[in-house]
Amino acid sequence: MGSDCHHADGAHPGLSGSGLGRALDKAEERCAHAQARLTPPRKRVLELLLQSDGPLKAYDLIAAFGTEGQPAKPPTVYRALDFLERLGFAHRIESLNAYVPCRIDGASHSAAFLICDCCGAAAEFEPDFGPQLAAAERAGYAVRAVTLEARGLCGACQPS
Amino acid sequence: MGSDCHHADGAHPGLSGSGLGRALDKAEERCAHAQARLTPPRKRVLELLLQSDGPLKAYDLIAAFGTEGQPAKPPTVYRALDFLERLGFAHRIESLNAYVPCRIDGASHSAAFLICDCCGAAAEFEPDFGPQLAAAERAGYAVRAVTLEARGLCGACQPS
DNA sequence: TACCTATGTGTTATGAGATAACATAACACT
DNA sequence: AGTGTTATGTTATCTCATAACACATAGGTA
Repeated sequence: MGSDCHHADGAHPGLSGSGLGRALDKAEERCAHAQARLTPPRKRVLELLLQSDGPLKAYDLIAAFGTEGQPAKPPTVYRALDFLERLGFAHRIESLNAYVPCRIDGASHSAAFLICDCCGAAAEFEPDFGPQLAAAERAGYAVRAVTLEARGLCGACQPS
Repeated sequence: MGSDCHHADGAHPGLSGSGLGRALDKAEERCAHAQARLTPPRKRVLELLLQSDGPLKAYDLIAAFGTEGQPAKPPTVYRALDFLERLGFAHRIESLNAYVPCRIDGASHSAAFLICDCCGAAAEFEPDFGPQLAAAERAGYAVRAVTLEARGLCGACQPS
């Protein structure tokens, strides 16, 4: 994980064991409904994201991909990430060049994050884009997806 | 400019002549107040951003930097961009890896954009981050800066 | 003035992040 | 089986960004 500081990072602990299994099963199911295939490389990348305590870089995924230490080739992972984003299973955090599994039910292409500049945690929260969507409508834009990234310090990393 | 489509891009036309001069003078003034120096490379990068009709990539700036065609070295431009962002004269659009001059008075580190996936226009709008800041507070985060990027189609690029 | 320290610049080299292009394989429908 | 579509494997390369170090300039202080 990307911990640059001494503080704890309790934002989104990684899954393991049966929690992980359940999450993957749920993804399989959602894929079936969407006529999409959760193929082995896609499932592997999703598994790595779900296991992680924090955002993962693409090259972290590439390095961790093989179960016996062999890395993946970059396109393998980037294509899996494209798929997972398309289906709403993962999000890219632009300001970090990193990826997280989606924590909010009901897959959408919009997402909002609170990112701690100290410990690197990225907490996804339920986006309420009301005012921004209203502004977009006024400007005549047809919005397809919105991402919001708030940088700052999480509770554990604040000086006080 | 990054126009990938046949549609017009009227979002933020570039400055030239006296409009450009006024904008640069205003930046000088704001720098003086902030005990910061608008040195030649910084001013040149700001000028290029202001002249452009749309977002510019770092390497576009590098290529256009010299007045007789000689490119700049990458660190020259990246350092100028850091400075301009720090002072609120420019924003980085993460989902485009590109930069725009700030269009909203009262420099802040927060910004919101409507980005057209067809013509590449990026319209900055006044951010109203009320609900998101409330959510952050509830979660115990101390927010320093927020960026929002809404992807979609601008008025001119919509099929209808 | 002469010095010192902050800050800014020039330069080389390299690291990180992402994709193009093409060949091959697996599925799914007739 | 035959055919179109979707996914994967592989090589090479492209784009984006920064580290590290030497040098220069601005502004304060004795």
